[in-house]
Amino acid sequence: MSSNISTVERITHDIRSGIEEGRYSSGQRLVENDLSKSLSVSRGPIREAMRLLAAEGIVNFERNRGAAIRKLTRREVADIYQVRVVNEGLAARLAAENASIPNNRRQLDRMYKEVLSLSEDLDYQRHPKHNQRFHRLLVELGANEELVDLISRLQLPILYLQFRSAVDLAAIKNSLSHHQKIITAIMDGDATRAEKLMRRHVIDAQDAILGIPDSFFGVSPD
Amino acid sequence: MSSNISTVERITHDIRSGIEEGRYSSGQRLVENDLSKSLSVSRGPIREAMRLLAAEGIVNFERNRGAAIRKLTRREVADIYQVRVVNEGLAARLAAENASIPNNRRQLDRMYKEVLSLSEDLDYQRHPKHNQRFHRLLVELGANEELVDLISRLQLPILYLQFRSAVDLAAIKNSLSHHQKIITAIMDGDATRAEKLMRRHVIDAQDAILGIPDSFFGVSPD
DNA sequence: ATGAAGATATTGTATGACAATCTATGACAA
DNA sequence: TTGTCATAGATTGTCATACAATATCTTCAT
Repeated sequence: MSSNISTVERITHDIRSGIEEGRYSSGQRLVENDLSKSLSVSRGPIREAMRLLAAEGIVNFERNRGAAIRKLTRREVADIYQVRVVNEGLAARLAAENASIPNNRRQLDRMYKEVLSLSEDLDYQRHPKHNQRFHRLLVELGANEELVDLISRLQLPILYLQFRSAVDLAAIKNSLSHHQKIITAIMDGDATRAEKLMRRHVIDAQDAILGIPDSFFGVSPD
Repeated sequence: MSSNISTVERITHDIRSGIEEGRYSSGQRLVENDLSKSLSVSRGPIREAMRLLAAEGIVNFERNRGAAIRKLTRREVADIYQVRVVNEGLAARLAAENASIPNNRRQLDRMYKEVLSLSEDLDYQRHPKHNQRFHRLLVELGANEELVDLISRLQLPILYLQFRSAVDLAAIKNSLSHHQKIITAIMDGDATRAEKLMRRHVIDAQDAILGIPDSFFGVSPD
């Protein structure tokens, strides 16, 4: 049987999409035997997949305790956003520097239309995916492979999982208007402005998310 | 037998220190069976360790080809440094913001003396370790766990491995004088200046390393 | 030298095993 | 009732072995 995707990839994919679809909850333990049965694979690849997901910051992997979906503390969220500020800022700068490439323009244009269309018709469901596409597009236009990896580590789907029910429409509207301005700056090739706007955008998101009540956050293991 | 470090940790430690000690060469393949014999462990933990090291950017892990010590292309080096600029910059900024904490001052003081002492007596051997300690200290003073992880991913020991023989004394001298100035700015609590100096320092290092001949770099797999 | 065919090496994954460690349960004492 | 302890059961960490799929090397004919 030669599928062109490995067992480990299947497992990590299942977990990741499971998180997006809400099949896994924040903090939930991932017992090797259970996964082994439900995915019909042996424990070896499962453990490899857990190491991988742990490296991506999606699961916690503790000695003799195995893996669990990561539950972020307030502190961790703050730290992650602090780092995102400079890295997303860099991504926006690089995207602006590459904005004259025809194919990039085309993609920016398409994204711009997506933003407009979503602004017309605000939607809890579609925003997370859009947000992910938006940030992903920019960092890819930056054409720095290292930065792509790094940001995907910071742009955690578990954030959406953990805080899904605490987001309001006003925040979404605000976010979309930022996206619009950022794309404009990038298409103008104004790197400095793009970076500045992006930094502010991330800081804004940070403020919003840190305003969420304690009950949504994990507690640090003392 | 209950050692308090796991087999996977033993393996990753062995590889990492092996790289620093030159026991592994850039590009070298890591055959599971060989490691299994030489370390007296089974293949399971070895594969887990390889996943871990791959996530850290230390080895390449390709489907059906296994793991090999990563050999950086010129492009990858450039990308890594581009990302380091903003992240090390942030680290320096945060370190400066925390500079008034007594324990931090003490550590900065000690590092300052280390820099002075090494400047007296330039040394190819000791510089890489010092450099690592210097950057590590700063990012730790920043007290952002996420940033610590991320920078340790960028501050690759494989860089030293790959380019060891191409570094000259002038570069070391230059680097040390930067370190000195950066520490001063941090101890002054001047976050903006610390960040700016650090950025310049990283860019300098980038220029130095990108000036190295092609033969030291890996080639991209086309 | 070149390319195809076969031989060998290596990876990817499965099964089954067992000791070490963690966790839940229920009994017992305060 | 609440806290603590022992114990049984669940789970992880690692081993050994096996074998098909894939990659790499060798050999031989052209």
